[in-house]
Amino acid sequence: MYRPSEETGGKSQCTACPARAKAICGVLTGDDLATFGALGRHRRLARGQTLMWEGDAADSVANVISGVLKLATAGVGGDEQIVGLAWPADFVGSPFGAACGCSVTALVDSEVCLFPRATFGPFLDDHPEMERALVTRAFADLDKAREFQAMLGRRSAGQKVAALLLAMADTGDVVFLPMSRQEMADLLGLTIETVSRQLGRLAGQGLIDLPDRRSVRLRRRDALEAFAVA
Amino acid sequence: MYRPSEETGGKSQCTACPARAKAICGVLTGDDLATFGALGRHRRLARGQTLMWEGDAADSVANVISGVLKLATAGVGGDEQIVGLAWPADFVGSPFGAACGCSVTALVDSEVCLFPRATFGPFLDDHPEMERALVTRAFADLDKAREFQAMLGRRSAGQKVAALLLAMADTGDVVFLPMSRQEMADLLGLTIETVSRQLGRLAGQGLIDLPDRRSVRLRRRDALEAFAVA
DNA sequence: CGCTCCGTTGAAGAGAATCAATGAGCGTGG
DNA sequence: CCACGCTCATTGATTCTCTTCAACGGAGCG
Repeated sequence: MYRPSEETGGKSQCTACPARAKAICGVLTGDDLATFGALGRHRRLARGQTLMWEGDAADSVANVISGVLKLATAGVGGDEQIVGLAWPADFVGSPFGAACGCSVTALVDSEVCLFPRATFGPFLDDHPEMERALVTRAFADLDKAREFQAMLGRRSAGQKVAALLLAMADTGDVVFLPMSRQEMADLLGLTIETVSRQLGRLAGQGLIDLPDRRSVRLRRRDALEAFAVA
Repeated sequence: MYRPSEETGGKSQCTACPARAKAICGVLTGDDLATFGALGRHRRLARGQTLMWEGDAADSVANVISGVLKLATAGVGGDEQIVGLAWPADFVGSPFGAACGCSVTALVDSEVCLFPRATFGPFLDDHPEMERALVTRAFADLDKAREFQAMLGRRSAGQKVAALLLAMADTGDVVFLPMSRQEMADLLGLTIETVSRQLGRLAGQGLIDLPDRRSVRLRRRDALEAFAVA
């Protein structure tokens, strides 16, 4: 399904997909992979574009290929609560059962592989190894969600901000932020002003640099980790 | 596996299990059900007893038959963060993948059906309908966890307490609380004093009664719901 | 009766939200 | 090229909620 250069036609390029190794389709090979790829549709999402809407009939599922998506629910006052992020190789949507409980929106320009439930389910019927991969991933996601929830409970604003930075940091020192301050606030349950102040405070203490609005440089990662948990 | 009267021996009593209709084993019938039941062990848990420990090798999974369990992680300062509850027919533990990220402890006297991974996985291999049920439940649980997370973000202490009461209320008016004030606080990310004060405030406004420490009577459920979301 | 555990209540303080203003980056258009 | 408007982020002053620290009360139990 991966088509980096072309939106249309041709044979499946799943074998070249950079997300495949860690995605649920990573368990497929050869013909199975080709068959599966043919069921899906590669789709590019511009930043801010929504893939699924909260409350809509959940008629499709997707694998994230590149970019970052947010899972969010809207409160009564128009306020948004972000309940999770989806990174490359992550699976979004529910293949069976009830409607999607949250909307899925691209935080940055992203690519996904979109599958209709109508063909995804039957494919699983014939490919138990992939259903197994899906079970494993679902439980891993559940664990991650709970870990995040634990991070949010009874921690100071500064600790939440620090933990979020660390959660988005891979091995490198410079973290690109896939979200605005407002979205960081919506994710952490804080206000935009508090997020800004805490970032400023961390920078003032020399733990981080803020080269521009969309990136953070971790100057003292160990100290940041200590601050996040203590 | 259900043995309400006897701890030991005899033939499986799964057919009489009150949780079966909604549990993942509900998709099994006849011989399959008997085979599955023979894999598991019925276990009673006294209030406070822990079924699985955080960080331990996740060598087993369980279905809840009766009672309520808490899923919790311990912070650095010995403080506990409860990240979820497991009610009858709920599934706890992860069948594959990494170790359990949180400990599972009985809030009240409970019964579970415990299955070793070593036999649970192979059984799933032969029973795709049950694996399907497991997938469906895992995604439903994920949705519930995110819904709860949304409830915790950017809501006042009063709203959190009200929402928790409503979440534990079934159709009846009187809600039995399966947890102490401390545990309510650990679940909501508040302090025990704040929980107590908010309950008192709700009672003072005539929305609830507090007949004793372990129960709440919903006097004006509609008003309570309005208060919880607004 | 005295003990402990749990819950409630009170007073003080800290932390985050709120309200309000300023500043930086960016695209548009003059 | 620079002025303008717009969005997003930062900063300040104030308010308010929740926490913290502390004392008290009631239920269960030896």
